[in-house]
Amino acid sequence: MPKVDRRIAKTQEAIKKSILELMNEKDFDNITIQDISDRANVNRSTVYLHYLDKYDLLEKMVEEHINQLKETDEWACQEEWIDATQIFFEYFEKHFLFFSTMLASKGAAPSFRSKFLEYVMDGFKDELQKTNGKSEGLSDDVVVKFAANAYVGVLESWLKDGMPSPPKTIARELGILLERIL
Amino acid sequence: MPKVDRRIAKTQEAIKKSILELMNEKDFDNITIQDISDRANVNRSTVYLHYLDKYDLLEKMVEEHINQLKETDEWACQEEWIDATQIFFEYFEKHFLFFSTMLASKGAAPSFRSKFLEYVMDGFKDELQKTNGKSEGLSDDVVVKFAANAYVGVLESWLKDGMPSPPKTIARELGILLERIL
DNA sequence: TGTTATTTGTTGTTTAATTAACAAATTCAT
DNA sequence: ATGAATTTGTTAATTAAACAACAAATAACA
Repeated sequence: MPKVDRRIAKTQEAIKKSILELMNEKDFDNITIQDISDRANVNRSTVYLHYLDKYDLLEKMVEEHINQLKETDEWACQEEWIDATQIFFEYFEKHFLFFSTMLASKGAAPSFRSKFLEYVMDGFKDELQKTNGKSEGLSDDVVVKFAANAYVGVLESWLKDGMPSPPKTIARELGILLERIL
Repeated sequence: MPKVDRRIAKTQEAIKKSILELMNEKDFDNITIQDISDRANVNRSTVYLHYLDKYDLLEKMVEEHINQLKETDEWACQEEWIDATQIFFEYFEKHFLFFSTMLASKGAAPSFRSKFLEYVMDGFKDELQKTNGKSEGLSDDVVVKFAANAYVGVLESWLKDGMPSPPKTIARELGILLERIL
């Protein structure tokens, strides 16, 4: 991957941070491109250089994270549940502003929750198929839905509460529980 | 004043913040331009676009603040001592990283302390001349030195202690004392 | 409703930052 | 002290961001 120009990286980071902060302050509908560029400390036209509009911006942010998470799946699935969960919670911690805004704020887009839940379910499903799981006789579908909803729910409260415990701790607890299910 | 290009402002801010942070972490001699540009997240050559070297960078930072303070003198001297002192302490608070690094850290350059003390003395001297002061029969020079050293000393501890009280509070205390002297 | 004001996209030009590359000077370690 | 590695300044070419200006679309509101 040809590494991106530093200016592009900085500009896009500033813009992304900007819209997330604004989403915590006002309704998404009322956020203007001007708001975003002001907060990001870039020219308004610069925003258009990278994104079509605020919806495109948010979409691209979501896609990037989902893709990044899927890539992480590739090697994290080698680990035990506890360790793999820790890897992901460190990712959530690193991108706390994004995940807390998207999953655990008033402006939280329900569409992202669905998409994220879908992603988690896909990951669990693959894992079940590989390892054959602990629950013979139970429908994979139910097991996966059970685990994924639990996972997302725990993540949501962890974010809402401002990450009261470090990723390692919450991941151990969640990992132990997942191990009993999957 | 033709307002500066936003890119220049951002770059210079990042570079200034960078060197101040580094001064709190290592000896000034051991700070490289590479260190500065890395921390500032700009290309190394960009630093040279704005400054000759790290000494020039620091010099310009100092000059800017001294000039800014002198400009503030122009209108702050209209105020009572308490209010004027508050204005300046709000400035110190706003630029805490700079002043705490330069006056109240291990890397604190003694050369800045002298320069700053000089600036404070000049301001007090002017004020004394205008108002004729409260201490007839005493040498202006001694009165000014007395007050300026007290002022700088109080500022230093306020910075060293991480601004334990808000500008308004410390300014009131210091202002009352200055009023008895000047 | 009409009419102001704001926001939106887009454009052309100018300016700054990035990048990679280089020789020269320093610093480091043996 | 010597060779290796780092840091320093500088350069030329390329790319991105800023800026200003614009008409068109929306929103605000009287």
